[in-house]
Parts: sequence; structure tokens; C-alpha cells
Amino acid sequence: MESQQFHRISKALAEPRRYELLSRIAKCRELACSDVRSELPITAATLSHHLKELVNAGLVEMRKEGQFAHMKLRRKVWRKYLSQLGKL
Amino acid sequence: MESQQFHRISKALAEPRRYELLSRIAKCRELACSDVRSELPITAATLSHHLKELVNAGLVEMRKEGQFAHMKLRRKVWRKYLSQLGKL
DNA sequence: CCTCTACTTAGATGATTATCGAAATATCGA
DNA sequence: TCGATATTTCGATAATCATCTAAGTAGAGG
Repeated sequence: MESQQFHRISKALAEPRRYELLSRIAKCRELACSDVRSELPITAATLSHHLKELVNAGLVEMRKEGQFAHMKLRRKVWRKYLSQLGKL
Repeated sequence: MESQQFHRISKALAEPRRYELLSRIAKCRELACSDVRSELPITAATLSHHLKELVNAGLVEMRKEGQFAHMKLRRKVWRKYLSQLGKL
């Protein structure tokens, strides 16, 4: 795994709300932004910001369906990150 | 593992120089600050700052021996962190 | 076309933090 | 005790970043 991506992922995990978001994404096969917003006290803008970080890190992929955005964990990337960390 | 410690560790890892430092600590049984300074371009103040974060996170323990400070990875904590991450 | 909903983008603000130089503290060896 | 070396603390600065409001874009359903 590229060092740049590794550090992006580490940064993405360092923010508690973002980690919580990731955690919720991981628990479902797919999760819509609107669902998150109905469960967490977060503005749409902030959610969108955090989501972008997760996507930029390569941890999450998005699928647009009509008005909705569905988020999904990229488990392969996640596994690679864990395995990289394990080498420490 | 406490959620507070979990987040502290995540933050500690998010800074590339700090991760590099941790990585060097992990590679030895013990590492002295002065050794790090002779190998990396970093001021003593910055090194001390990052080291404090690693210690606060519970990832590293310090031993003072004369003028020297020796750093050591707390492998048990590290394993716990990895296992927590693995639950995602 | 209009409106509602979902999401994104822009811009601003405040908080956190990485960094350094300088001063302080502590230990060692002469 | 003096000077050198190791580390910490202080204070300042600049950069990063989380957050919000407000405005923008776009699809769905009248």
C-alpha cells in the first residue's frame, strides 16, 4: 500500500466523528447519507466533508442513485491498511 | 480498550513524523532520543513533543537513564489497538 | 415549471496542533 | 565547580482542520 494512502487513512481515522461514520458504514452493506443524518447530530455540510475524506483515503466508495448517495466500505483496502499496521 | 485511549492512539498515528518515530521505536527493544535525532532531521523540542503524545496515548513507555531517555513500544497496548480496529 | 429533498461547494470562523528558537533542568565527566 | 550533552518547557507562529451557514446543483414527483 502506498505510503500516501496509508497516511490519508490514518488521518481519516483520527477524527472521532469520522471514525464513527466509518464504523456505521462498515456495519451495513451500504448506507445512505440521509440515514446517517437521521441518526446522528451532524449537518449535511459536515457529513459531506467527512465523507469526502473517507473517499479520498480510498476507504469508502460512493454510489449515486437518484437523489441518494450510498456509501460502502472498501474492505480490501481496509484489510490492507490493517495488515500494514500489523507490520509495525 | 477505553474509547478515549483508542482515539488518542489514532491521533498519534495520524502524524507522519510521529508514525515514523513509533516505527523506529518498534524496531528496537529500546531507542534513545539522541539516536533518533542523529538519524532524523528533527529538533529536540519537536521530538520531545511527539514523544509526549505517544506516551500520553499509552503506546510508548519511557525510562530515564542518566541523561538519556529510552523509549519502548508497549506491545500489549499496540495489540489491543489493532484488535479493536479489526472489529470495525 | 415548481417544489421538495438530498447532497455539494464556498466562505468564514474558531480550535487544534506541528514546529521552532530560546530558556530551563538535569546529568555526566574533567 | 565548570562545561558539555540530553531532554523538557515556554512562548510564538503558521498551518491544518472541523464546523457552520448560505448558496448552489440535481433528481423526483407533481
